[in-house]
Amino acid sequence: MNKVFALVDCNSFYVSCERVFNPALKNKPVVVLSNNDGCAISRSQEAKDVGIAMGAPIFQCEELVNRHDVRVFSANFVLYGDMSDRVMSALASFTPNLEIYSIDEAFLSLEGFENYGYLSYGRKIRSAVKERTGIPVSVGIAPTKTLSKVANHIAKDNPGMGGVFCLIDEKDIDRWLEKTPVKEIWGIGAEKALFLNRNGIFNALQLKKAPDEWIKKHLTVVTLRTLRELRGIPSLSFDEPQPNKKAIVTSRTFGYEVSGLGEMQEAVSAYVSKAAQKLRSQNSVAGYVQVFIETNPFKGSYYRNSASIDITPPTAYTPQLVETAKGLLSKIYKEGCRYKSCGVMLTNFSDENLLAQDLFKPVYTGSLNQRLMKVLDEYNRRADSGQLFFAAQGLGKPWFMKQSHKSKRFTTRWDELLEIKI
DNA sequence: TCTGGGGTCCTAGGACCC
DNA sequence: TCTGGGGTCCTAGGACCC
Repeated sequence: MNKVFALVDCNSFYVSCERVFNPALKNKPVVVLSNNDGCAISRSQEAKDVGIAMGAPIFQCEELVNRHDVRVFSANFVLYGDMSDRVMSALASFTPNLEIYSIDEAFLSLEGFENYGYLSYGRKIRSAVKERTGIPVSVGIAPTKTLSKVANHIAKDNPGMGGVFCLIDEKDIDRWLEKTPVKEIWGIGAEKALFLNRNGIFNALQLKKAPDEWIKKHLTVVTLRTLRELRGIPSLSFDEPQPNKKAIVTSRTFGYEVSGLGEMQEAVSAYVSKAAQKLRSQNSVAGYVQVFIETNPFKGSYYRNSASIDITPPTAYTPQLVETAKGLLSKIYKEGCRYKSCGVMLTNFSDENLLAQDLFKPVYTGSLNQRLMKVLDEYNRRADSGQLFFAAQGLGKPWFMKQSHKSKRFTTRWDELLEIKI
């Protein structure tokens, strides 16, 4: 049986989430900003039309914002994460195999669904998601994941198609690939696109026909897989359920520049605690910690450094990870620098239940420490916003990010429910 | 005066993604 | 004044070994 994939992608996802709870935003230009109210990371069609670029620093768009009355929101990831869960569970009812690819995208295996008619099945998916969550999506259907991405783009770019496009017929595929610039193909970034252009390859059809050996020599096996996918041969794995993360990174730009070691220690402690919580939520322990700090890259005398260390035996115990991270910070902290951001990476994971005993050191699994962490996580899960935390994270948090246009957490907090005034 | 070749493992960093 | 954050995978090159 031939493989068939549907890629479902939420349109302007963060903006759409804001619109669900604030219908007055309909047909208005709306943008959602990155943390610290920095760049535009989600834009409504109207905002794109008035010229706000993806990733544009919002302070450079002030004139456009005022002139067109653009509605601006701080990122509200608690809300978006919850809305994403709802979209994904709606999608799960349409396939036995769902691969959640990102917060706003998922692949559905439609193998064996031929009799439903792919196009009408795609339309059914689209209207069900809209009805159950209020989020508009686009659906692209094709024999490989890469081609389903192409089909999804086509559905988005052609409003007349009603948000769903099916790319199955061989001749049809080639006709559309010819119209698709290489830069738009999934897996071809700026660097590779430039190289291909310099060698006379401008559209996806030309890439599809390029010789394997030449591609492998100059662009590695990654692009070779893309090539096969364009030819209709599935060459990317389809994983579900989601495997555990192999690395967890928590990093933030500060709301204000930070110089003091004390404040840097608090920030590092807060981020490593956050990372440890994610670590425990997938029942892993970490065998490696890295801490990195940097000053403002847009100002003179830039300083960036990182330090790392192995942890044996691996652990998920927050106090130990905090101590380790603080030790690493002291190695790279330089007096007199004005730091703009810092971060923590945990990696080299093992399953907490498969942890080997260590002859000389206490092991996390089965310890009192592990039980303490379970209690902490359970409490914070119910309380939703981390009311229980370690003193090392600090109380004042003057470095905490700026968010001056944040909407409410409508779906996860009783005290922030949507109010309807009649 | 001479200094191979091949394998493995690890890390840093690049490219790409959303 | 103000420029995001969190991932994956791959490659090159060094260290080490025989």
